[in-house]
Amino acid sequence: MARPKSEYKRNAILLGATQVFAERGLGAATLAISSAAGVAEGTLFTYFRTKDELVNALYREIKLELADAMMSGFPRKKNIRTRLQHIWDGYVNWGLANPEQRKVLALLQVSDILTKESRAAGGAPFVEIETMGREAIEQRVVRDGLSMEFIGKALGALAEVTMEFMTLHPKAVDQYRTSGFAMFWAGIARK
Amino acid sequence: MARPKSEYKRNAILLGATQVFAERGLGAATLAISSAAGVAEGTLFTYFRTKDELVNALYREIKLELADAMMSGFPRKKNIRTRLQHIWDGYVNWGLANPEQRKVLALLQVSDILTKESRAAGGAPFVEIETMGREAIEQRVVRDGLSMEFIGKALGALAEVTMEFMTLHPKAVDQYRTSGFAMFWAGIARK
Amino acid sequence: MARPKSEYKRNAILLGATQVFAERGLGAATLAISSAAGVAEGTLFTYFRTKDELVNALYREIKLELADAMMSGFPRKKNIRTRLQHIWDGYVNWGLANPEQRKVLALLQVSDILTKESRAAGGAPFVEIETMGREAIEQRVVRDGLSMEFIGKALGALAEVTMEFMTLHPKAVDQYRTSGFAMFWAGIARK
Amino acid sequence: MARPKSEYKRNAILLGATQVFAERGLGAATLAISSAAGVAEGTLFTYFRTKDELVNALYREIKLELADAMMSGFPRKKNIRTRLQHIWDGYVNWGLANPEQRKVLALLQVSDILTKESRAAGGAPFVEIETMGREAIEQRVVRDGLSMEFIGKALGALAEVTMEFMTLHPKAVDQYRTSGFAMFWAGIARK
DNA sequence: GATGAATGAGGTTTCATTCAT
DNA sequence: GATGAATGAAACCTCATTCAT
Repeated sequence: MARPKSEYKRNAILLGATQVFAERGLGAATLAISSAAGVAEGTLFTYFRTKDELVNALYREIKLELADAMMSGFPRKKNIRTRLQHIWDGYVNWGLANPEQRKVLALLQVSDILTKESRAAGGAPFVEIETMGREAIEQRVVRDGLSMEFIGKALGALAEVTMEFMTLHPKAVDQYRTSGFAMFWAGIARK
Repeated sequence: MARPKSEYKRNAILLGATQVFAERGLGAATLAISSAAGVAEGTLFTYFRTKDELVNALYREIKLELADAMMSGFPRKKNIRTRLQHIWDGYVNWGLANPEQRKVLALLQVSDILTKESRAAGGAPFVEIETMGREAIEQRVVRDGLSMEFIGKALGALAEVTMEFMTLHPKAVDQYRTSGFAMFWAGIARK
Repeated sequence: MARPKSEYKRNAILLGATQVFAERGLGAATLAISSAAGVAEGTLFTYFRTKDELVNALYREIKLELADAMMSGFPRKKNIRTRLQHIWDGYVNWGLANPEQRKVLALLQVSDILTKESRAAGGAPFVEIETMGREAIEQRVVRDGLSMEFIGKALGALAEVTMEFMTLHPKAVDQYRTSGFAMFWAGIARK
Repeated sequence: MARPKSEYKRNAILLGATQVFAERGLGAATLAISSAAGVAEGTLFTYFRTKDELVNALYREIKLELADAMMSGFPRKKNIRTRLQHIWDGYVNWGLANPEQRKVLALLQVSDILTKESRAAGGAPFVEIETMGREAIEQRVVRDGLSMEFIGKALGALAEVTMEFMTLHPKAVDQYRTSGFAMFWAGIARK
């Protein structure tokens, strides 16, 4: 089937889904989504064959956005700590600026709707981080026994906790971003 | 007189709910739950007035179990690192031994079904951890800028990541438990 | 099966049914009835095999009460108008004093739950009225073309309307009782 | 564009509801109604949001039909007795021709489902009768102590009884219509 | 006999998806 | 392609009735 007519409508649906899922969970009705998107109920199904397909597409979309936020301006030439801090800041700032996507991403991660393909595709934009991780391990800047994947997940988990506290204490946003990263770095750095 | 409500059946329903939710998410049907529990659908509603009430009760039950696993044999007299390690090990071992409850707990945390009361009740059994956290801060064993709540959430998040990897690499369970905690401790400890 | 143990409980159930039906209609749950009666849910079914049987019994009970209210002190020797007025007053006064039974009786009349037997049994206590009606027709005190049954139903219908207005205008109770009957009598009397 | 909501289907549902309610009472299932209407169960809920809403709409519809039957060809210029007879005949003939609607209307009147708004709306088409009633009272053609509302209700009640007997004795239909009205008129007319 | 837990059929309503317009 | 009415399979929950205690 050819690409659907309007990229604009496709985006409206994805955005509507984000809002509705954030508020009511992934069980929210497709009618609510199409309404939020300003399109007819049936239209949703010309852009996504099923609700599951929409959910999977949304996951990939959000992951792409997130990768973009984290990797843009990535300081390839700087040392590992600096590069990691860049990633950390990118993630945390994106999460603060996009609370709905962040919430939905959390829902998606624990749901059973995502296909293996989607999970793989969602990870793809983060290859550069993996590369850096491998490099860090080879250069022995991180503690023994920590794999690249583990470090990545740890960064995500700690950043998530950090964002939670930032949302709760908006005045201490900068402090949390800094000391959160400090904690992360101290956790992984050798010695 | 008459049949008394059976604790056994109540537990069977909670267990059935755990299994079904772990496999299909919180949207799973009450019929599936009662079937898994080996009771009629109507029976579920003599023990829990609504599905939401069942979900909330399940949350509290799991949190109680978890607290028990984490706090039993808690070495009150030992130093803070030892006590934290006890908690870490208790959590991680429980999660490995009870993957369904762990999965369901994750689903519950991000759902909108839990009431404020349930969340409060779920946190109550962990007061001893809070006390220890406060003590750690006062004794200046942890880095500046880390609150007790933050440390608790960070422990949970890193333990979660650790369990994920343990499940993926069952042969390296001991290694992950150790190095995961090492990372956590290095992250929070002063200096 | 022998007569159930306690006449007292049987009455409590009938009374509870009256209250509950009056408030929520005949669709009200048996649990609500047994609660109102102060007995256990199952107990209801030792006194009445099914809900329908309870409903039918209630109908007969109310009709008996009503007959008693209408016929007690019936002035057999007085003229027809006086006797009819006695019946009218008895009906109307009973309805005012027992609004719940009146409401339930109305519900029962239009329901499809009553058996032919119950309807017959419900009419039985009113034979004396029928006798009087026949007599009135033979004595040619009523207009041609009005059957005894018709007159009876008309009395019931007009009394019902009268009670409705009495309930709405409690201060004019006496006036409504009088002019309602006047209207009825003028309607049926010859000339 | 898209299929417009069909007036035809809406009517089919109302008609199906009439048939099913007449046979089984207002507790009849929505599935029975939609089946009788020849549509899917879900369709019922695109035309009426809830069963209660359907019931209320049905009430208004029947009242409108009835008003039409009673008021069409209303002889505004004739005397009061003639006008009342017109109304009586219209009501009684409608009831005979539409026994199901008549039965359902009786069920609705005593049910607790009707909203205040529906009851008001249901009475609205009968204003002309009210006007006439007021006029009759002012012209002193009716007995003292009878209010317009009372006369209206009395007419309804006596007509109802009359229809009941017409249904039982189909050969005497004309006779009942005549003598029923005679009774009503004699009941209310002065002197 | 009295109790109330247990049962499962059935009730209303929601919802993803299809299809006539 | 866009629309929203139509569909019928669940979903949650209620309820009359049975039966273990």
